[in-house]
Amino acid sequence: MNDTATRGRTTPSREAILDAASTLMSRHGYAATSISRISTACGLPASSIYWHFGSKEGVYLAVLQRARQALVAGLPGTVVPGADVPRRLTAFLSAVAEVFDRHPHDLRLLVGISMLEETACSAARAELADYRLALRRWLADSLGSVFGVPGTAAPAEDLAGFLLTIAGGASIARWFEDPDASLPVGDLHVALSALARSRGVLDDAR
Amino acid sequence: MNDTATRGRTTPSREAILDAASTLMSRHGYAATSISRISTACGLPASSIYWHFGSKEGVYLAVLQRARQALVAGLPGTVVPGADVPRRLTAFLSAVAEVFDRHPHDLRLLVGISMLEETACSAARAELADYRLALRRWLADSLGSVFGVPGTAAPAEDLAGFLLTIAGGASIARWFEDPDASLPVGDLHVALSALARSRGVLDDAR
DNA sequence: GTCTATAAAGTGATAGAC
DNA sequence: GTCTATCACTTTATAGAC
Repeated sequence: MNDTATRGRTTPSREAILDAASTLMSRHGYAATSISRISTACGLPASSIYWHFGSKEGVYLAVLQRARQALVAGLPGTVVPGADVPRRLTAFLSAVAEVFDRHPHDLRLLVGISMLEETACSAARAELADYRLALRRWLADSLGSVFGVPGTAAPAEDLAGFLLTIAGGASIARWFEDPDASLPVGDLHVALSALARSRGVLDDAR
Repeated sequence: MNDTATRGRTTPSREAILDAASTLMSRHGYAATSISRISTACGLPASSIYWHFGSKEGVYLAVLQRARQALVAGLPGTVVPGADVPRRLTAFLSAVAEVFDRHPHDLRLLVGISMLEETACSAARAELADYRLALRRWLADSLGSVFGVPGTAAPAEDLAGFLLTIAGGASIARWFEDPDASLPVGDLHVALSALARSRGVLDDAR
């Protein structure tokens, strides 16, 4: 992968290649997605793909970057509206569920990274770390707003970690058994309230 | 994949091939694990692998079957010991965490299946369904024992689904950021108690 | 059951005309 | 920027001696 990755940011052909690669890689994984299959899927010859991205890893990196940018751009603000904690929690969880539903294949894309050789593709690994961190920060800040504590406070960070775990698990469940499954927002409301109470950031009153 | 998969059930060479394939496939995925790499890893020629398993898919299927059998054989009974619900829940969750820690790479193996072509490898897909179902049944029956309801009751099934989601998510978190992470048993105790209460199978008393 | 040798196809990547 | 043509290599899988 060379610096050709920085050429021609948003040309139509570049986007067409990324669309095809994105679909194939999220469906079959990185290793099983060959350049020739991307080529036939988008109708452009292999050499065009190499001209745009320099290597197969370059294609992958660009796919990941585009996915992260789309996710981050679609995140609502971290100031959650609502009169009291239960209402704010409900509003927040429905926002999370919406983001979750809007990015159905992202985890499959990310999983591909961790299957790569340890030695290779450190740029893709950095991209993965950025992706996960951006989500975690948004969750923690929003949860802080819900419970009226700083987003950097331990309870907010803890609950964000718990919620991120659930989101990952729900993503797994979605692609293993039910493609249309969303987040269990009702149960999450109950569980997060209880966890907040156990950490002293929510009164015992319902 | 032909019927050679049924030959010589537990010969040493067969096990050596499965050991190597299991390691490589859980680390790099199905597509990135070639027969030649398995061959060099276990010291046997490619033709021996084909003699034992008939095809690459045959190797994969055998790896999955062995993993499921090992998991199922290691599950404790579904009658959970303990004087009251909180104690039984604690005992159950530590049993779950132990199983979780003992099978660190199973999810990575299973993820490989869902990356295969839709048309191919229906046997592996059936194996995946069996694997997940066995876990879910054990969880539901054990949770029924914890809360004193039948394992087929809706609350037990619901909580089992929730717990399976968390286990999947924790598995993701483990391989994405912290290889040594286990299940958050403390938080799970709080969360599952609250969910049980919301379903009326646990008194409001702590 | 294991070995060597090899066939047939697919892979990542590049050269050079246009 | 896209095209055709191609190289060097790896892939799955098989044939046949031992």
